[in-house]
Formats: sequence, structure tokens, C-alpha cells
Amino acid sequence: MVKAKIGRPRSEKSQEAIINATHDLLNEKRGAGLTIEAIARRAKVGKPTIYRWWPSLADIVLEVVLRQADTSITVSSFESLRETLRQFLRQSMKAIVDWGGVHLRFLLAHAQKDEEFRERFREKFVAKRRTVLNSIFLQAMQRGQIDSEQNLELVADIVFGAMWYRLLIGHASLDESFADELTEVIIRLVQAGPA
Amino acid sequence: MVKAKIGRPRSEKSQEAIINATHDLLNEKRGAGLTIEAIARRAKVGKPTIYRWWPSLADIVLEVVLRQADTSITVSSFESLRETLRQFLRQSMKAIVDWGGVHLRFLLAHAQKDEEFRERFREKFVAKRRTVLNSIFLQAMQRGQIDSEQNLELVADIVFGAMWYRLLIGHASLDESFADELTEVIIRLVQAGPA
Amino acid sequence: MVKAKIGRPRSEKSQEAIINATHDLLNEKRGAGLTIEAIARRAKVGKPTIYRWWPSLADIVLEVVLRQADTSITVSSFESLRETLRQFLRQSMKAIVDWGGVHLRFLLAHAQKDEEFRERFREKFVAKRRTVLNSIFLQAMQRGQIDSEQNLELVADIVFGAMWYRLLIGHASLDESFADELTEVIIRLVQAGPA
Amino acid sequence: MVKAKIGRPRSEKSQEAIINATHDLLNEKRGAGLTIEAIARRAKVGKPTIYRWWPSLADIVLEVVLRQADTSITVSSFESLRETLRQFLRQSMKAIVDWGGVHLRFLLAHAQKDEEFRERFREKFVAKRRTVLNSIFLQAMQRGQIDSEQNLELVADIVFGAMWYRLLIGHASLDESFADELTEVIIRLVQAGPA
DNA sequence: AACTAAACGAGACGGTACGTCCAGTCTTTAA
DNA sequence: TTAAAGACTGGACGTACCGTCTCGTTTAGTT
Repeated sequence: MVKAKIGRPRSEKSQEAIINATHDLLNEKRGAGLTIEAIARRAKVGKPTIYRWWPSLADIVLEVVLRQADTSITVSSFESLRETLRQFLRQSMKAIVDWGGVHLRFLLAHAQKDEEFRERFREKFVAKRRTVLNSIFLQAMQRGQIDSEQNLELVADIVFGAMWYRLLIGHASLDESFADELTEVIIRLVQAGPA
Repeated sequence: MVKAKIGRPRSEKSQEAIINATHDLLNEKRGAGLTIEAIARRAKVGKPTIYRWWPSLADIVLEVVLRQADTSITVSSFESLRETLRQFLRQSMKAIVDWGGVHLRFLLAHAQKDEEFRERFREKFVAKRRTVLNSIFLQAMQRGQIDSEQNLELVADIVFGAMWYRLLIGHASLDESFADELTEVIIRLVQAGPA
Repeated sequence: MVKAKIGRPRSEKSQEAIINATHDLLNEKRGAGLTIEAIARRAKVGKPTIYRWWPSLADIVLEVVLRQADTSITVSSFESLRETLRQFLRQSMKAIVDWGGVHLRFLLAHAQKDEEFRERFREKFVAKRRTVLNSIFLQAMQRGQIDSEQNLELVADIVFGAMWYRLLIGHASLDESFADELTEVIIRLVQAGPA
Repeated sequence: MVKAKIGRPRSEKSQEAIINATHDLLNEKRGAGLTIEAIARRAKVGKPTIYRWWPSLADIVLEVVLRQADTSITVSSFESLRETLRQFLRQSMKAIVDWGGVHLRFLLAHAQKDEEFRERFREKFVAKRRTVLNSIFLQAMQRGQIDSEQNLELVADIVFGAMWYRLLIGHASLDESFADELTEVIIRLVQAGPA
């Protein structure tokens, strides 16, 4: 049964304004100055309107990221494991550097203070990224390019861990050479052990 | 020339009280409720006294962590690379789980919002941990257990990245089996490639 | 065009609580201990609520005084200048002694430190009191009891100056005999010069 | 019994520096920014040195005023009451306008918050000024220019009240015409009543 | 000439209040 | 009858001063 639609309808315009304001504020001062109040001011919207649709500030940012990520993830046709992996890593890092570094760091920071958001973040973002990597591994496995006894969960921890670590600590950049080196490491790990 | 020491000297008692209050508050509600005001109240100290000696809340937590870390880091006598590495990882993870997880997550979160603190965090904590790992690798290299062509910086990113990633995302635990599996992976990476 | 009234309206209850708390605190310790924080605590109100509606502590006190003054000023029917003036002065001094001495001294003190408040104080309080006195003089003038060449502004300075001076310096009391003596002096001043 | 004078004697240089710093700070921003800390900074003096010799900030200002007043009060040879009074009032107002308005307003304001200082202020400053006026009246009385039945205390309240009132409220200036008008009023009051 | 004690500068201390920002809730009007 | 908007309570922020304290450092007068 369809729920009767009564009352004033949700304003799509407001939602867009909120998302855009959030994105803009994030880019303006590296994430400083991103508060619910600032978003409300910028989007010319009342604070309760924001609270009605998102449980926390981080969830708005998460939606901003997901909207972008959905359009930017492109899994090319599988050639070799090495090539596909390299593309995946290069693409991921480029996206972070060009667009989403501030967003991701903001999300990660808030996930540390809000247990419930951390779970949502895990489900909606982290898990999806791991799924993409996993699908690459699965394809490689079907082609026999991976030793099936490997612990692919651990490998995923290593891949994403290294990227997040560099992003969060900031001691080194997420450039192509890092993507390539990481690719080689992973290749070595998933291939059959010392014969 | 040594700066003349004039004026009332710094109160050691207050500093201890601040450090202890910070540690207690972190453990009490998983880091929620850790504010400068709360520390001042708990430590029976004026807020300016805190601001006089630490530039931010995160720096107090950093000092708490460093004081503990200094006493807990023990590099045992080097037996084999595998054994030493395993001990190092098990010890690190145990310390995180038993004692410092909340602290580290708090530090990492604040490092995302405060660029200057991030640098201090890198220098005073991250770099030190990397140095310990590096000294292990150096000893192994002197014994010829490591292929000297390996990119040890990348390996360090992988080791610490994987640990931080699990801590921050919280999808899996930092237990002994993870330490052991990670050890095996690292061993494989630093040993000579497929001849 | 009338500004659209949307949003939660100003809480009358809060305003009352703030006014009452201010009044009580003034009476409790002769004005010491009257701070914005104390008012907020006593009135169970957030500090920003206070700052939203009053630019300074002194302005709250001014409103307290004005609310009281509006109800206490009673200009009786004009009999003779002497009688009306005596009533006015006795009434004014009684109000100061019984009720508003602390308030007025507080207002005067703050007016010395805040130029903008001094202006508001002048307009909202001082000017009104002078207007009352002036209306008395005007009525007397219509009855020919005052030499029209007198400088009534100067006379007003003398009347209010003498009262304020005694209140602020505290060397003598504002009692009925002072009111009566001052009345006689003023009568002599405003009547025709040496015949 | 005389207390034995041992130990380092009071530093005259510091006292001068404190007095000068106070005077300068009062003139710089109309009294705003005059704090014990600021004086200590400016005079290159420790705060305890200030507290050792003066019980409050206002007492320092009082000393500044007294030092100046002692050198500026000049009672000219008595000619007529009118002339002497006019000189006294003009001189007083000129001193206030040119030099001490900020000081006096500061003193008066603090006297409202500190009962004990108010007493000191009354004794050391107010009483002295009244004494000067009184000596003028006494001389006039000896010459028979004043009706001996007049209440000279009330007249003094009127004279000083009118001046303070204009200074504190700021609705009109303390210029020569005010001095002259006030002189005429006082003359009329102290002379014999309507025969 | 060495000793003694008070006053000195410097500045850290525990506190209080400041005025601001933001969080999250409540209450009214608009659609 | 729900959405929107603004005022609300409340907590923490970082700063300025307060008045007190504890130092090491002069600077006389006393031995």
C-alpha cells in the first residue's frame, strides 16, 4: 500500500542547496568552517531542515562523496591483473588528490567520534570500495592469476590501509609512482608463494 | 647563551594533574566529554594554565600517549626477522587494544582538522614508530635476511597503514592472528623476489 | 512593508526571568556579583539569549530601572510650584533610597566606560527625568510663577546634579529635609530677580 | 616605637613609572585599557610591586589626580566674591576639560563599586575641593557679602553637583559660560534673601 | 667586607567572566 | 499536516585580568 502523500512536500531545491553548500564549504577552507550553521546560512535553509534529512554533519558529507563516487568509478574491461589493478589504484588516488581528499579526511575524522556514523560509513563507502577491489581479484582468480589460498581480506586491508595512511598522515603523496609500486607489491602477494 | 630563569617556575604538580585528568577522561566515555574545560575542572587547574603549555587539546593527548609509549616500547634482542617482527606487531597491537586505541583515534581525528598539529603528530609519534620498525629492518639487512633493493618506506606504509586502517575503520580486530598474518606478508615482501 | 514574522517568537518568559534575575542580583550584594554569567545562571537562560536582546549588562539594568520608573512616576495635579516641586523631589529621592540607588549608581558607573551606552542612558533615562521637571516649570510659567527669563536648563542641572552628587559621593543622605531645602533654593532661583 | 628600617628601601623610580604609566594609559584610550596588568607592562614593574603600595587600581588614579591637583590649585587673592568664585569655577572646569575629565570619571565609576575606595575618594579629593570652596565663602562672610544664615553645605552640593553632573552625563560642556552662569546663581543664593 | 632582609622583575598559578560559535530542540507561520 | 525558519537552552571555546604565589636578583643598612 502506498502511503498517502499529504502535507507540504519535501523541497528538492533545499536538498540540492544543502549538498552544494557542503561541497563548497569543504573546498573553501580545507574543511575548517564546515558546520551545520554554516551550511544552513549558505544554503539559505533552516537548521531543522538539515536535521530532518541527515542525522549528522558527516552524513551530508558522505552523501556528497557518494554522489560523486557513483559517477567516477569506472571499472574498465579486464585485461591483466597487473594492468587492471594499476588502473584502479591510479584512478582512486587521482580522485582523492583532485577532488576528495578533504572530504575523506573529514569523514574519517568524524567516524572516530561517532560510532553509529562509523558503521554507516563502513557500509556505504568502505564496503563498496572493497567490493570493487574484490571483483578485480575474483576475475583474476577465474583466470588463474591468483593463488586461491591467499587471504584476500588481508590484502584489501593492505591496499586501502596504505592509501588511507598516506592520506591521513600526509608524509608522502598519493602519486602514480606510489600506485605502481603498490600494484607490484600486491601482485607479488597474491601470486603463488615460493614454489 | 642560556636564557635566564626568572619568575615562578612551572608547577610539575599541575602538569601531572592535567595529564592524568586527560587520560582518565579519554577512558571514561571513549573520548566523548574530553574538553579543555573538563580537564581543567578535573585537574583543579585554571584553563589558562593549560593553554600556557599546550597549543591544543590534541597536543595534551599526544603527550599522554608519548609518556606511555616511551615506557612501553621494548625492542627485544634480535633473534630472527620473523620473530622480531612478530613480537613488534603483537606488542603494538596489544598496546593499542589494551590501552591506546581511543587515544590514537582521537589524535588521528584531530590531525585532520589541524594542519600544524598533524605535523607535530607526524614528527613526535609517527616518525618514532617508523624508526623502530626501520631499526628492525636494518638489523635484518646486516644479517642478509633482506633483499637490499626493497623499498622499505613502502613496506612501512603497508605495515602501519594496515594497522591504522583496522583501528580507524573498525571492521576487524587487531588481534594476534592479524599480527602473525601481517608478519608473514612482510617477510615475503622484503625477502628476495622470485629468482 | 511589514517584515514577515516567521520562526519561533521571542520568549516573554525568558525576558522576564532575565529582568527579575538582574533586579535580584543587584539587591543581593549591592551590585557586586552582577555579571552576565550570573544572570544567565539565575534566570536559567543561555548567554546568547541575553546578548541577542541587550548590547551590554548596563542596558539590562537600564531596562529594569525604566520598567519600574514608568510605574512609579506620578505627576500630581498642579497646586503651587513649591508644593509640586517638593513632591517631585521627595518622591524622586524616596524612590532612589528605597529602591533604585544601587541601580542608578551601577548605570552611572557603566556610562563612564561605555560611550555608546552613555548616550542611550541619556536619552532613555536622564532626558525623561528632565522632561518631567520641565513640565512642572512650564505649568508654573503659565501661571506666572516663574520669571520667564530664567535659564531652566541650568536649573535642571542644579536639581539633578545635587541629587546625583549626594547619591554618588555618599557624604550625605537623600532625605526629606534635603528635598525641602533644595525646593526652597530652586524656588528662589526661578522667581523674579532682585526687584 | 619606630620600626627598624632594614632591607631594600622602596624604589622611588618604580613609583614614578607606575604613576606615569597610569596617566599615559588613561589619556590614550579614554581610560579603556587601563588595567593593573597594562600598568605593570608599561612601567616595566612587577604586579606585586603595585599591589604592595596601592590597594586598588582606582587608588593609583587617585594619586595621579592628587599630584596634579596639588600643583594646579591656586587661590588668588580675594577681590570680590563674584570674581573669586568665577575664577574658581573657570579654573576647575578648565582643569577638568584639559586634563582630568577621564581621570575623574574613572574615579567616580570605581567609587560606585568599591565602598572603601569611595570613602578614601571622599576624604582625599572631594573634601579638599569642598574646603577650597568653603574658604572662599568664609572670606566673603568676613566681609559681610554673605548672609550668614545660608546653608553653605547645600550650596556646595549644588556647585559641585552641577559640575559632576555635566561631566558624568555629558549632555553639555563645562565651558566658561557655564562657569559664569553658575557663579551668578550661587551669588544670588548666598546673598540675603528677599528683604 | 660580609651579612641580612626587604623590595624588586618576572611570570606561573587558580579563578572568574568575557563575548562568540555551534549543537540540537522547540514553537510558530507558510505552503 | 508536513516543511521551513528562527529563537531557544546550553556547553565549550580561547582570551583578558584578577589577586596571589614563588622564584632569583638587587640594594640598602647592620654587623
